[in-house]
Order: sequence, then C-alpha cells, then structure tokens
Amino acid sequence: MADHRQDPHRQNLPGQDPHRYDPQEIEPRWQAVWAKEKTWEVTNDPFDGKSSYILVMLPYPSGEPHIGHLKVYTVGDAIAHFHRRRGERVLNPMGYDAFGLPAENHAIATGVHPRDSTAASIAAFRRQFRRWGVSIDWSRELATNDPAYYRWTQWIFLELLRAGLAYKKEAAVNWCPVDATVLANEQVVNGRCERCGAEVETRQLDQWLFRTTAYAQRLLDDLDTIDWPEHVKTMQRNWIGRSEGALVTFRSEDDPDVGYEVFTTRPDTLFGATFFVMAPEHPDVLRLAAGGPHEAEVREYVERAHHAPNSERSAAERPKTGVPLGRNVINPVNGEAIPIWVADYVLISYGTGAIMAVPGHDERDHAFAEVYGLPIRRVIDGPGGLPYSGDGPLVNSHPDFDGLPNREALTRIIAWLARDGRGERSINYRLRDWLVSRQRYWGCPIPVVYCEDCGLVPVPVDQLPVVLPDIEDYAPHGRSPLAAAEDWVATTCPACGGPARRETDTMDTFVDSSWYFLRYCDPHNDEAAWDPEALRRWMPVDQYIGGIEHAILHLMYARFFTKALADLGHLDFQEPFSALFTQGMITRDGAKMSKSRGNVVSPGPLVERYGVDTARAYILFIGPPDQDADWSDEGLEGVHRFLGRLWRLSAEAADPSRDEDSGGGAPGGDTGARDGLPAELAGADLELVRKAHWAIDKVTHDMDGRFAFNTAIAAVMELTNDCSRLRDSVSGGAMRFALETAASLVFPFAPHTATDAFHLLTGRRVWEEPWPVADERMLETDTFELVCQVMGKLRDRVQAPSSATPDELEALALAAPNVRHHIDGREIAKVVVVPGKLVNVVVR
RNA sequence: GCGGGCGUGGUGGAAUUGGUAGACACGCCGGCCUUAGGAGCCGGUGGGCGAAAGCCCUUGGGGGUUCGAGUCCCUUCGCCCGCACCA
Repeated sequence: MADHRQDPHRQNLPGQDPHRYDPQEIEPRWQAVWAKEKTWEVTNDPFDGKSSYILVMLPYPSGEPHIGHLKVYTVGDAIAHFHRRRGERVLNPMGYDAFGLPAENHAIATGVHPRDSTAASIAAFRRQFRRWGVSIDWSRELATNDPAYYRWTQWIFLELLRAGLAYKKEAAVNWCPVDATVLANEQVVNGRCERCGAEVETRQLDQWLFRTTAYAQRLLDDLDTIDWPEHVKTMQRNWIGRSEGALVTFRSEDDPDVGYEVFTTRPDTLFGATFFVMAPEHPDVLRLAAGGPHEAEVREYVERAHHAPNSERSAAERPKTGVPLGRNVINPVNGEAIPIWVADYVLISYGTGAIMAVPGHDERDHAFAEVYGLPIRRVIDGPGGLPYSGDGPLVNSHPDFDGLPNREALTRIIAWLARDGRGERSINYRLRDWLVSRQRYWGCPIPVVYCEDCGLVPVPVDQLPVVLPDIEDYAPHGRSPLAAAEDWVATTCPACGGPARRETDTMDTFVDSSWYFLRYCDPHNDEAAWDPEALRRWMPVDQYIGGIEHAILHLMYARFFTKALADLGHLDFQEPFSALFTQGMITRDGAKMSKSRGNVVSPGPLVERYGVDTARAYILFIGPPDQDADWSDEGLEGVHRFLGRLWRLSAEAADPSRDEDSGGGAPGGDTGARDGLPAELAGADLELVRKAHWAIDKVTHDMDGRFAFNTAIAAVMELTNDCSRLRDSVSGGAMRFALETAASLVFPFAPHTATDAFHLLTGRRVWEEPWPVADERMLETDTFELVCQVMGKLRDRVQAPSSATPDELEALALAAPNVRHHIDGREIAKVVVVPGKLVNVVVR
C-alpha cells in the first residue's frame, strides 16, 4: 500500500514542526499543572486503600544540587509514581538538613551569616527539585534550622534527659584541632577528622552524650526484622560489635579490697595470663605507679600517649611499647602475682580499659612479651608454635580442666569463677554512647541552663524553643561561639528565678536528622512534635532511599531515637524504616566527580540542553541503581533519541490529519474496545498488541519489589522500536494502544514526556490512570520456539504448539534435521523435556 | 587480619527457580533521505574456520556436580567497599 502520509521529519525546522520533541516546552507546561493543582499533596484523612511512605534522605543544602541528588530523587520519584499508579496514597515529602559545619565554615570565610547562605541554598535546591518535576508534597516542606522544627528537637532532648538517656560527663573525647570541636567516634576515620582530615587529638571535656549503648542488643536483634540490604546490616552489626566472654577481677597484691576487672573473650586461657596491661588513660595508672621505681617513666609515657595523634596510636603494625607500673595483681585462677604494665596497645574505649595478657595465645600480647622478655606459657595444645589462637585441649592449667577441649573449659571456668565472685559471664559491645555536644554555632541549642543554686536545670517545655541568637563572630575558639553572646548566655533559672547561664554547646546535626521522618507526618503541629494519630497513618517508612555513606551513622541514630521514643510512650513501632534502598554513586571516567578533577556533570546545563526527562531516564537506564555507574554523554544521547522517538510516534499517531486506515492491519475504526482496538486481532496488529502486554508484564515485575529500572526502560525501548518498525503495517488503533502503553509504562522514569505523549493520544492524564495490567491471554502464544539440544548443545530450533505434550515435544525435537544429523544413528540414552522450553537428547 | 561485594563483547550492562549467553543502549561499519547535518530512518556488529549450510571457542584461571553451569560446590587470581591493636 502506498504511503501517502507526510514524513514529518522532512519539515523539522524548529518552531514550525508540530512533531518536534521539545522538552523545554513540554516539561514546564506540565510542572505548572502539577504545581497549580497540588497534584502530589496528600492529607492525613482516613483512607480506604493502602498508604505508602516513600522517603528519600533529606539533602544537606550547600550550593546547588549535584548529579547525585538528581539520581537519588529520580529513584525515589520512580518508586513513588509506581505506587500511586497502583492506587496507593503516597507520602513523598522534602526537607533540608540545614544546620551544620560547612555553612558555618563558609560564614567564617565570607562573613555571610549561615542563616542567609543556608536560605539561599535551600531556595536553589527547591527551584531545582521543581524543575526536575519531582513529585513532592510541598505542603510538608521543613528545614531543621527552623525554630518551629528545632523546638521539637529540643523537646526530644529533654525527653531523653528525663529518661536518663541523655547525660553529661567529663570524658576523653576526640578533638579536632582545625574545626576546634569535639567529634563523635563515628566522625573519626583512621584517626583523622572525617570532615577536614586533621589529626584528631584527645581531650578531657564535659560533654553531652546519648546512651546508645543501652540499646546495643536491641539495635542488633531488630536488624532481623527489617528489609535492608545485607551489607548495610552487616556494617551495623560490626559497628555494634557484640562479643561474648567474661568479666574477671584481678585483685591488687597490696590491697585485696582493690580489684581490676578485665573483659576477655577467652577465659579458657586465664591460666596463661603472665602479665596485666592498662591503657594509658586508665584512671588508676598514675596512682599505681606513684612511689614506684618507674614513676617518672610512667608519667612520661602517659603524657606522650595523651598527645600522640590517634592515627599513630591505632597503627596495628607498629612495635609495641609500654612501661611496668612496679606493682602486681593476683591472677584469680592460680593465685600468681603478675606485673601491671601500661601500654598504648590497650584501648580505654573498649571493655574496661585493662586486659589480662596471654602471650601464648594472643598475637598482640605475644609481640609485647617478646619486646620486654615477659614469660610466655602454652595453656592450649595445638599444632605449631606460639602464639596459637586456635582450639585444642587445655594444658598446664589446673587438674580439673587440663585435657578438656578449650570451648568446654571456657564455660566451666566461668562457672567456677562465678561461684565465689571472681568473675562472671559478660557481653561486651564495641558501640559507644553517642557524643552529641558540639562547640559550634550553627546547630540546635541544647535546652538546659546552669544555676548556681539549682545546678543543671532543663528549660521547661513551654519555654521552647531556646532560639539560636544572632552573632558576629563564628570562629571557634575552643569553646562554643555562643559563649561570647553574653546577652543570650545570661538568663534566669526556670526553677528559682535566680541568675543562671545557658548551655553554650549545640547539638550534633545527626540529632536533627534522627527524627525528621516523624515530623513530615504532621509538619505544622504547634502543640506537639507530632500527633500519634498522624504517625499511625504513615509510619514506619515503607521505603527509605539514600546513600550508602549513611549505612552506620544516620541509620543507627534514627533507629536509636525510634526505640528510645517508643520506650517513652511516644511511638508504637520499633523500627523507623521497614525497607531500605541504597543507591550507587555516579562517577565519570571511573572516578568520583570533583571540581579538582574537572569531571563534574552539572544537572543545570544538562536539563537545559536535553530536558530533565532525558537525564532522569538515562540515570536509571545506565545500570542497576544500587551500583556505581560511570557517566557517558553518548549514552545520554541514546536515551534522548528514545524519548524523542516515542513522543514523535505518539504525536504522529494522534494527529487527526492522518488517515486512520492506512497500514496493512485488520480494519481499523472503533469496534467497541476502549482503545479503539479491533475486536479480532491478527497479523501485525496482534504482534504489536502482544508486545505491549509483554512490556506491561516485564515493567511491572521489574518495578514490583525490585529496582530494575534499567531493564524496565529497555522493555519500553523494545516496544517503541516495534512501534516504529511496524508503523506501516498496523492499524491506527493498535498503534495508539501500543504507544499509549509505552507512555504509561515510562511515566515513572520520564514523567513529562510520558504525560504529554499519553495526553496527545488519549486526551487523558496518565498520572490519574491506574497502572496497566497485562492480559494473560496476550502473554500466551499458540506456538513457541522449541530449543533442541543434543548432549546439552544447541542444535536446532523448531516451532512447537504451546499445547504439545512432552511426548509430542520429544518427537518434534527428534525430527528436527540438525538434531537427526547429530544423533547420527547413535543410541538415545535419555531425553530430557522441559515443557515450553527445550528438549535435550542424550546419546551414547 | 575480620566482614561484605564484584569479575560477562570495543563500552555500560541483560540473562525469575540451573535450561537458546550477550536483551537494551553506546561505539563502530555500511546504506537511505538531505543544499547541509551534531536531525531522522534502515541494515550489520563476541572470536575463529567456512562460499553456504554449519562447526569450534567464549561469562578472570583451574577442578567438580549435572542430561545441561554465567548461575551450584571446591580451589585460585584480580579488583572494590566497610571495620581494624576490639582483648
């Protein structure tokens, strides 16, 4: 049949061609509709169907959003759209983690108040998110530096204080000399400040801490109840670091009333303990050394350890050093007097800060004993020399235990010690309490005051928020910049009305972000942090999405908050995030993007040139979203071509000037089917409609419970390619159905293009349409390609009826020419038939 | 050292429970259309042999289980990530 249609591509001068794909026109047009109609806003009103909370980690607003933001919000948006189209009410909010050091450092450098630079950044982020067409419920937007928000951060602090879960104590803390602030354990990486890279020092300061350790076991156990990536759970388990063992008391030789506890995972080796070691920070070290022969040496050693950079201390390969204190303790299992040493290979932060040293069966103790010529004793038999850390029978220990397998001896020795109070079974955790004090300005004020008469007094809840004052000098001077704001610091005691001074430390920003997901549920509540009823609508979060860099800190803190608030009666669930997805990084030329490398891809210019749909769809198409992916400009062009082709085909098919009955398919025209499909499909029409149903099935499965956006997009590409290939052979109805399906399926990834194409074809709004459902009958075919193997090797393919029995399939395969050729008169030993798939002939 | 993950064409990546390896896309080659094209469309593209039919090889290396292995098991090499003197 002659094609008398005009080829639109022959007249594609910009501005004149109605069939030119123009994302710069399409995208803002639909964004305006969504903004005007508040399409993505949801209420907390009762809802009959399922409600879903799809949450992407809130951004830290600094400068402009980068390509990583585009990726994570694109992933979140695809999931949110998919759930909405399946009839769920979806909460997809947005906020800003707006307190923090970078804004303050920027202020120190430029003099711009952090409040102003942060506000500018938030405005830039908001503008970009809108330009990206992300389906956010803007009515719930929040920023953690807003007094209306941090008022409730302070309330939570007071709740934790009331419960004894927040406390103040003088502690050896990590001090960053460059940022002039205390760091959490978690912010120290290889002995260096996570942020600025400076060597971290140790200081003794009065600090606020949250009692995370009280939740160690529950934080560990409840990991089994949530659907998180296994590697994230593993990282949390390692961080919590549970060890089973015993606490054993070693008494002073000079004073039997004084005892020193050690934690050991190997009480079976107690008989091999030949010395005792304390960490330099152990509070008894200097007292024990006083008056002894090594007093001066010990003093010097402790002093040096105190000032040594942490990175130096923590190098495991470094030679062991230490000094004897000149005193002994008694080994509780055999009464032997063994010398106490101080050595920096023992850490104050783990266990009791003191250890029993068993050089025969511990590598570190062995290395130390070698250096100082201390006795080394074998108490576990085993192959090879010492140190030996494997299992075996006890030797040289005690008549009751010698010969016993060490694991059994371990249990018995604990029981034996426990009988008269020399020791007990114990569990030790690596997890430390969370140090939340920061000697910085740009953070949430800690709502307590210090009164000369009443001491530490919490600010009453009705006086919250304690508002962060404006100051001029943000530079850290070893105390919080707030301390210089005398008008603010000087206050009256809420208890007695006398003079009092405010706490000048601020909170770690991780505190702000440990509960924001709760506030989204009820963001404008002035009476309380939230209405429990509002939380019941949404919490826990059904799908949390964010970067792997938060695998430990943020996710652990948010879990701790949830458990603590649940215990205080404020929440009725134990875990905040039922499911977690961590997206991979976008690299370029195999490396992380950075200004210094000059390999940064900025979303701004990208969106300007190709439209955001191309950028979004490409980011999802590039590979599995949980993996790192390398950016390619050529790959981006490919996705742009695909979206353009889909849109043009749709515009063309929708064009009323087109002859409806062109093409070689079955007679067109409306026959009652909703999409104008002919009642009886045949030929190319049937092929294309089948392909559309195949795509529905494929995309649905790739989205449902998986995050296989890349293969989902590939399926829509296949469908679109078939539309293009069959454009001259199918009826208008079949073509429109296939294109409408393609647009509908690609909507979660390229919402503007999909919306526009769908609207051109149907006049309807795709986001108001239910997600398409594949017709089972369209997924079945009358015949299939039977794979014929001989000895497991592919030899032929033949068409077989779908209804064929295994015997019939076997007969078909055996009749296939190339199968016969390869059997070649040999004896058939066995025939394996996989119905619907293949036949494998085994010959002798 | 401990824990987790990954090795597939020239490239990014596909391959529900073991069942046609290389979907889709990039790149490359050839063609069409065009005054032109950095627009659009069509065809080809893992390697080797062959005119073709077809045959052989191929998922980091080696071995095993199986009618059949990218997928399961053992072993080995390489890379990435987390923790790391954790007693």
